[in-house]
Amino acid sequence: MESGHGGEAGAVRGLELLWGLGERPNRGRRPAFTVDQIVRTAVGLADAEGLAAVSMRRIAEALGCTTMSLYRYVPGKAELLDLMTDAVMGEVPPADAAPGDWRTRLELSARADWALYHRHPWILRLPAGRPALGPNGFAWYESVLRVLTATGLPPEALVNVFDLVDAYVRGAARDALDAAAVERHSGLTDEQWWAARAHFWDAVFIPARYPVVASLRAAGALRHPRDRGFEFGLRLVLDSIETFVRNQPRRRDGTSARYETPCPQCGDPISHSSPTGRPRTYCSDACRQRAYRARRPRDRSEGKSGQG
Amino acid sequence: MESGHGGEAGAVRGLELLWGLGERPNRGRRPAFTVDQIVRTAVGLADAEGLAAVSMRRIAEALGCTTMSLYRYVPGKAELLDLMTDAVMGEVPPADAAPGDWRTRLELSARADWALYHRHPWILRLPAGRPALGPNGFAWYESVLRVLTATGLPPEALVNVFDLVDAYVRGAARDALDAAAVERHSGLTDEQWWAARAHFWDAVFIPARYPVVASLRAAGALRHPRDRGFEFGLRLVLDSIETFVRNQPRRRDGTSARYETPCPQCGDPISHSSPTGRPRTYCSDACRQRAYRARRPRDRSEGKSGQG
DNA sequence: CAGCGTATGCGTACAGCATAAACAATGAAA
DNA sequence: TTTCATTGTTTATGCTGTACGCATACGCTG
Repeated sequence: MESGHGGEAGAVRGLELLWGLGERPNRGRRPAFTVDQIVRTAVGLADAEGLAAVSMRRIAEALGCTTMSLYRYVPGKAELLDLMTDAVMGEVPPADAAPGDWRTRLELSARADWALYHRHPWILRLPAGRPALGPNGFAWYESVLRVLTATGLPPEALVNVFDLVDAYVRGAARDALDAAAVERHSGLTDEQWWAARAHFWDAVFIPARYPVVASLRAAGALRHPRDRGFEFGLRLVLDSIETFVRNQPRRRDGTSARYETPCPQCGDPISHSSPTGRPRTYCSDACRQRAYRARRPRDRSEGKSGQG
Repeated sequence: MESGHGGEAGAVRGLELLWGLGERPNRGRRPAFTVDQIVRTAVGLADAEGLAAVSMRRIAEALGCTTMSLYRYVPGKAELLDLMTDAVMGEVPPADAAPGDWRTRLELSARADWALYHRHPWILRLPAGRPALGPNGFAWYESVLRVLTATGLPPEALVNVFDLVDAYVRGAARDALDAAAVERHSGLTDEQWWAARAHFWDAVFIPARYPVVASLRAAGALRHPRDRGFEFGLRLVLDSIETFVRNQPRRRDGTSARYETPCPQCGDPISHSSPTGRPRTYCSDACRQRAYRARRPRDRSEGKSGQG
């Protein structure tokens, strides 16, 4: 049941599915569906009726096949959940595609996550410890981290900042969504829910015993919309990060931390491409050509042709 | 399955159980267990083997009775989960029992929550939207809010601050615990896990495509202990709250917001008791006696005698 | 003490879940 | 056409929560 790879056997197969590395066999019966169809069906089911409604039977029923057919496409339910997660992660645009400074972009990214969790509340019900990161999840991770490199923070602080924002957004979204789910489930608004239990609360809820809660409730502060609370917290979190970045001591040499991979030819760091461009393999055209000339004479097929 | 009251029928019964309001019938067969025994057994099971191991059959087995016997004590599993949650909430000491200013106390409270979630990781797997707050959960809620009243913030901001801290701690704890769970489940450390998939990552993980993640991984920043990350985030969150409180404009009359219930006799607000004392019902002894005298002459049994 | 009423304890039963294993159907390659 | 890998289906196992009916124990009233 635990997501993130069941056991160890299906793990590699799960990763292959995530990254679309499984080569199609050209022998045998033609598959009636694609993995993508199954994943999309499951996502639709989860969106519409919640994670509890996502069972192999229901998915098969929606697709018009038997339950066990699905196991020809997916090792198990855990892997399917991983695929679902990565599929919806593709909906959120890269954080570094937006213009502006790092704070603006980070804020936009957090809001995009918040919106994603609202579109697909079931994501937050899945364990996310060491996620079976697929291409979409990985691209998201990279893009947010890339935005944060503009802060000039050293590696560990950078990761900490990421974790802080991520933890807050996930936590706040979970609280808000659970509240909304209960509301939808019971068919009662928050106010109605409290009212229906009023006779009970009157018995236990002695105002003198819970003075602060009582007065907050009287002031109407306990039923303010959740969105405002999120915006409040987000602003404070970003404020604290900005302050932290400002107070960060400059490095001795006056430069800030670099987050580039060394050029495979000369070893110099490769500068980031612009948001619109695509990442480079070498630091310069000179190095690219040098590498090309250095590999050409051998003429091995091992080289798999140069970077499209 | 959804926690927080199944449907509407068992809801009141569930609340009665939470608050211990069910009167025992003195007729009929004596119950072999108490609700508390069942709850404690379930908590032990959840702590030891995770939430998935908590089934009515397993609980009954551990108690030495049949499955269906449990349903004589508890309406269903959802209510049992609520009881479990409130039971462990009793472990965390009241936030306002500690000495120090509001920041010190809030920090202590957050750390206590963090520790609680580590002792009982299954709490974070349960929906917590509009929780079926029991006495312990309510006392916790009240105590934290009471600590926050020292900030002098108005009601809505106060609740927002609470939600911010709560969301962050829950989110961070969930991330850390999920990671630990996966580690325990697979029996591999984070490093081993990555190493086992190295041959796969080499195929998809082109450093030039994910330069930031690659360099962070090379710098070892992705496998730092989670506790440090929590401390980092907590400090920043508290910093931001402190700044927010400092920048809060003073009220016109120079006073800060009050969070007291009005005295039922004279209407004046009742001042908070000290952390060691217990909450008061009236604002002063004079009012208490006045209320007593005003009720005495009628001599109605309605009065249920004065507040023990 | 007898007997009644009530509350508890238990066995059975059912619908739903994930999935293992064996078998039938399909369709490209030999 | 034969071969055989691949997909689809059928059947079965062991879980889960819980509705129902009946046996059992126990306090209260006679």
